[in-house]
Amino acid sequence: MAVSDQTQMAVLGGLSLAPMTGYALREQIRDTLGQFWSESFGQIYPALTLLERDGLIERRETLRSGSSIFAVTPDGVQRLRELLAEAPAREKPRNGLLLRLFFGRQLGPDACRQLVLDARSRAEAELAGLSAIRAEVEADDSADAPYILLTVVAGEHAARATLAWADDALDVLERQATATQRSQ
Amino acid sequence: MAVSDQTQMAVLGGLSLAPMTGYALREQIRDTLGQFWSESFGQIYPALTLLERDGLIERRETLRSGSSIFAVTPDGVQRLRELLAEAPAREKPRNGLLLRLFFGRQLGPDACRQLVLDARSRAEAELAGLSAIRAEVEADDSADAPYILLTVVAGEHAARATLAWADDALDVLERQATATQRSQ
DNA sequence: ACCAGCATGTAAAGTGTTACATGATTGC
DNA sequence: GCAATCATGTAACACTTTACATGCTGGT
Repeated sequence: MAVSDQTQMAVLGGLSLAPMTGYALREQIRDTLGQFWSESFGQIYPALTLLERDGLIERRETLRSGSSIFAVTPDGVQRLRELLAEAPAREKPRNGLLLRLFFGRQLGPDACRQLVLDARSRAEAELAGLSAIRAEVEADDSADAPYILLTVVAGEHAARATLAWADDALDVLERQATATQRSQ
Repeated sequence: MAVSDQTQMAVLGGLSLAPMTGYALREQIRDTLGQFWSESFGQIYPALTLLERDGLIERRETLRSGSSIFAVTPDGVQRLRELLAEAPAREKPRNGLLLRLFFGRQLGPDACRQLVLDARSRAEAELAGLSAIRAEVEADDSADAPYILLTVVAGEHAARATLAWADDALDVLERQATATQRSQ
């Protein structure tokens, strides 16, 4: 089957917030965890099968035939806590933007400038989206809300850092462009 | 063989800065690109074989038997430019720290606090390391240096954002801990 | 009757890491 | 001679994504 611990953690964690169908879980992961986590479609269903077989989640019938709601069992909560307590695996980064800028000499200043501008726009949109989510989370007085707030704030800091970097980067590229012109 | 475009880009790019052995290339990628890129051992050699077969790099003999220096050919430079011009694939994030904090209620405030403190330490060490690298890059007047500087500055902004976030997060956790105590 | 969206699942292909195997060279 | 490091490569495994296949339900 081969379902990683990381996927099990995300699935158990998602279901620990509220029982739901696999389909809904997938949307939850995409929409709510999307800023810092991804789980592909083809991972979620095998993970649900495996977790159910091990008694960590249970399937509850719905009115609608062919669909079921999954809920975490007490054993599942125990397992989730064990998984969360493991040290986070240090992630291997793959930032396509920075790789391109690193070899930017081959790409040229104009294309680099465009890459930075695109990244800046994305960060701006992200920041706007996050402030809306922040308001929601701050209004929510559930026990999970303070922890969720931590991740929202992390996203905001990261997005603001990207904006500040983009402005610095555009300055560097500007100077680079004029220096190259002058030396020609 | 199955060597992705991304790996080809990193390998061609690395060799475009200076011709070197596969072994040296691996160290370059780990030490220089390590902040934002990773390439495993078992990817680099197959990539070199493939790129040589396609005439994008060439193998030059060294004094030492059994080792060779790889250099990018004109075709290889062309290919590198094509690869760099492709839009960066949007990366699928997997931030184990934020995932754990999101489900932090199951983990408890103390363990969360420790996770944040660890992240803060790592960011501090990173920032110190980057300021040394920054000095090196600023002293270097090669044509690649201004572009490399962009990536160093990106690392600095990201590290400072992590520090600022960690301080915010510790505040939130503090308030959370006292609120929990009071309600018991 | 039909379409859009909900829901579940599998198979194949692609991607990436780890562990292993091998040998050369340099300094002690 | 021996250990550390440089150097190259492969094979097995682990992980992920993508595309496909299937059926239900509610609204028009």
